[in-house]
Amino acid sequence: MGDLREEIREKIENKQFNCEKELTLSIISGKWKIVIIYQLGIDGPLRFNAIQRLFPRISHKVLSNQLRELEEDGIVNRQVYHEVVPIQVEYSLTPLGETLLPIVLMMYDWGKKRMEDLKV
Amino acid sequence: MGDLREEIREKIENKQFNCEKELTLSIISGKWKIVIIYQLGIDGPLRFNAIQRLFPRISHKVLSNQLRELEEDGIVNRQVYHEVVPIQVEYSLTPLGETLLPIVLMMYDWGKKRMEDLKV
DNA sequence: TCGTAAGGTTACCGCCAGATAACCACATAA
DNA sequence: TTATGTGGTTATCTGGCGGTAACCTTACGA
Repeated sequence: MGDLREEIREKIENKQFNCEKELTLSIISGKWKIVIIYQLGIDGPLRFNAIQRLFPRISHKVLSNQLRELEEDGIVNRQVYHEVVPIQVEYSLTPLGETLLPIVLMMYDWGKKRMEDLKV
Repeated sequence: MGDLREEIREKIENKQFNCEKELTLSIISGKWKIVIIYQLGIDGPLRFNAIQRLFPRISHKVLSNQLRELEEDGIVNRQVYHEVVPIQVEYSLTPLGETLLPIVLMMYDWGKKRMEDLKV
């Protein structure tokens, strides 16, 4: 069970999930995670500051946090380019992360349709 | 915009969502919402205590809360049977709620598969 | 040598979801 | 008259997420 946050691993071991769905939810829950997954899925690899420019309202610390958690859960890949100066870090979806994309896309479509219905 | 919680309505009006996906996420976020949606989708209408029996760890208050929020968001239908004694209340998915089911099912499948992969 | 850009970490603080537990009304059965 | 089963509400408390802001290292350019 390497590719999971401590927190989630504990929940699994202590059987604190009532259902497997909650594993999924706990991985994508987080104020910015699904938008990050979506952007990485659509735009491909993005650098830290590129993501921040896309979502100006996300704070530095929180973005850093969300990305680390996604990385720990095996959803996002973190590629560091030491040779470049200043150092560059590129984030992309792992193969596992890409399997999450259809869910995020469905959530996008659902939310979009619902939003339209509400505005009529 | 009747079928939405005050809280969510405000977020829409003040454009605090960065993307429509977040509307979806904010509707299904909540420790027990997706399992409730799932059970109502699979088992059909369920009474308050029936749900509680399915998930003994959910507290009375929280279940009541989650159901009310789902109702306010137009996902769950609340049917009261006054003629029966003691009073009976039946919860079921609304048509809108059923459109959410595919997403929940995908989350279920994803979580299940991920869980299996982890246990190998 | 000061500013700026890269990508972080750390400290502190406030708020709210969820946990816990007690309370309500109503009616039936023991 | 007490207990049990409906389906709730209310009060209080706490952990943790996210917000804000400061700090760090490396290196280029003015």
